[in-house]
Amino acid sequence: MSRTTAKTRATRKQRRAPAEQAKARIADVARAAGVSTATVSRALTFPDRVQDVTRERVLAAVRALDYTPNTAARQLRAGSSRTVLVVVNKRRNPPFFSEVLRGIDVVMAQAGYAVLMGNLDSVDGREEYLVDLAFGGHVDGALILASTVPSHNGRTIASSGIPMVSICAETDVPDVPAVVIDDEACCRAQTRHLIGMGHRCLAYLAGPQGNYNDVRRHAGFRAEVAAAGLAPEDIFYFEGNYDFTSGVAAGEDFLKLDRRPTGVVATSDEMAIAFMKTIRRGGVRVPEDVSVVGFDGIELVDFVEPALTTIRQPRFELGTTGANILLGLIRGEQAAPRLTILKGQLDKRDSAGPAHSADI
Amino acid sequence: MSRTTAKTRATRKQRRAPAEQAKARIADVARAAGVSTATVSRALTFPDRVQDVTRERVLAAVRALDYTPNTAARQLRAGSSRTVLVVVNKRRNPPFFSEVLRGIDVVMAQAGYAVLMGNLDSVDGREEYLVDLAFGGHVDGALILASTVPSHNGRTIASSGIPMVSICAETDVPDVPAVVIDDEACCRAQTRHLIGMGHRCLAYLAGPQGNYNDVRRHAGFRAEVAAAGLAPEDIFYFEGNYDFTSGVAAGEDFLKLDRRPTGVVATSDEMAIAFMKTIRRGGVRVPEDVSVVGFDGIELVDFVEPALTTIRQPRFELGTTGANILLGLIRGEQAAPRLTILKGQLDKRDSAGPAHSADI
DNA sequence: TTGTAAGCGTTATCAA
DNA sequence: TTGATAACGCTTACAA
Repeated sequence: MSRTTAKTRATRKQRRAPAEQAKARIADVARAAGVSTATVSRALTFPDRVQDVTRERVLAAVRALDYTPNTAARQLRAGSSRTVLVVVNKRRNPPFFSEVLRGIDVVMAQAGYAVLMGNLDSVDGREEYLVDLAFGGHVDGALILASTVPSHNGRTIASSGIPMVSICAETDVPDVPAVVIDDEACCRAQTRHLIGMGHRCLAYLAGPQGNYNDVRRHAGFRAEVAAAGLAPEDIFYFEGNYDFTSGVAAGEDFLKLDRRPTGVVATSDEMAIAFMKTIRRGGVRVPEDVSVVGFDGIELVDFVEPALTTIRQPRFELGTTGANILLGLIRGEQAAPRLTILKGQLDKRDSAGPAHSADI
Repeated sequence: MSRTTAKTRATRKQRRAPAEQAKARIADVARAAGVSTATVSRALTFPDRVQDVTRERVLAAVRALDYTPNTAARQLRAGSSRTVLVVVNKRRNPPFFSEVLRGIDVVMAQAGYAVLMGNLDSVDGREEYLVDLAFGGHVDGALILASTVPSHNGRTIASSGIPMVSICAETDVPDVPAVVIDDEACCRAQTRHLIGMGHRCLAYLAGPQGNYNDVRRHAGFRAEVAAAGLAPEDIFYFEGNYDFTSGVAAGEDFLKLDRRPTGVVATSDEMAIAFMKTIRRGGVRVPEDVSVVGFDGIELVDFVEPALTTIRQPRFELGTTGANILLGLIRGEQAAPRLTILKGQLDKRDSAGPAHSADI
């Protein structure tokens, strides 16, 4: 063994610049502490499975040699990477997702896990790469902040066998535990808020076609509209995709209408904000002429004009909850609930007010 | 060798659920293709160092067995993780940093690198963890989006020897290549814009005390003020830290003033937006009574009231530039420039207008 | 409680 | 061009 080590050292010295000193390995620490490598390993991983004196000696040697265990070797041997992958669908809505990510990060940091960012749409072939990470054992689990699980040639992150949890949406793969909010109820609350203030002619500002959240929110909108007995010809629908530009487009369409709705249910704050800005520029007053309700509860809603009435999502908790469920699955502790539903809340500000009969 | 393999298989079967099939290893592929493991490895890593027929056979076996190389083993042997660490100081200003991160992600994805997120302030002990990642060989390089390099007990990411590049600021560690914008010139442009429109009484809405960018911006502000010969008693200073709440606080302080500046130079868009909202609520008109210029150029500036005149930072390019420099360092291709300076640009909107002599 | 030694799954060296 | 084999640095049975 000592022969092997000597050889290794020699090899290294050839490769490195002379001034640079080789990184300490576990064998160096063992030698310095006068114990075996097994004991060093134990002293670091299970401090109480080793005698106090021994542990002290080992730790002293670790400090003296500035030793840090090699992650790759540890992973290879232990079969776990202590890393999770976070898959994000689009870099849209950063103000919304950043807070979900922070929740994930806090929980994972506390558990000693690293967080790998996986953007689905950054570059061609990235999806295959993400799948390979899962199959290559590079990550112990994945959090999906999207409704599609990365896949390539029939292989998906799911089929690699690592645990997964989706956040904010259910995925296209069955049996993946999901943490979501009560989209339908939230959208009903938005709609009811407007109807309750006398609005009888409403518009729905939609998310992307077929999007998980949009489907549910739209259902909530229609249910509430039906419950209030509003006339179908008094209901408008604007396409959108949650971002600013689609809010502008919807606003421009709105301005072209002969008969305009007096209440608008938007499915994101960004769209609501851009919509308001656009119609106000067109001479429409908010909320006097038109009331607008947003969705998400990003920080910004307080600072636009007028401050936006919106649905506040528990963004941080979405992240922490999903992360904790994933950790449970990784540790094999528990069967995760297939669906965890957190509650959003209507936050009343200044963008929605009573309907005036003269408005239409 | 075949004996070893058989043994391994047996061990595995004991650990796994019966239905689950063991993951294919390189030896399985080699056997299936009738070649050695070395050839499989070569066929995958250096396709042209292997005969066409052989390669085809290997790739067929890879597909048939659904083989993905184990990352940890590869890293351990090859001594490289193809992973970089991105260190973020605070989860503040997500609208700004998200676009920088996207730039990083695109470049790293293209180069086949994974991106590990390292939040400095998520949890106690996270800094030590990040340092260990560097020392443990878990990352091949680091991008620092902060002005402090993570350190613990005198060890820093820098002292681990991995290449580093900082973005948006220079770090406290010397000789780390930095990609920044011309903060001083940008702030001079903000200030000049106001002075050019007749404003003689100005306020500076600051970033955190001692912050790299704030120091430079403040220098730019003072230089321009001095060049215009403005009276010191006509210059105001509001503390801030780039986020919404400090903009609100500054706005409240502003409203208490007997004599008010007519032009405000803000060092972030968030502060500018919150400041505007606050003083408008206090009856001040923007830009008629007070002109405000922001800094960053986040998407939002178009949708607040009034649309914010601001400095547009090349956020995406900050990310891509830094990432490319880091890749160069990792590959040992080039000596990186110590400082790469990108240019910000004044974007005129509606929040800054001519001074009216009656205003003061 | 501690030590011995066998892998973990690759890649790289060297020889054929 | 290909194959045999020795590392890479660590953890963990198993033995002492």
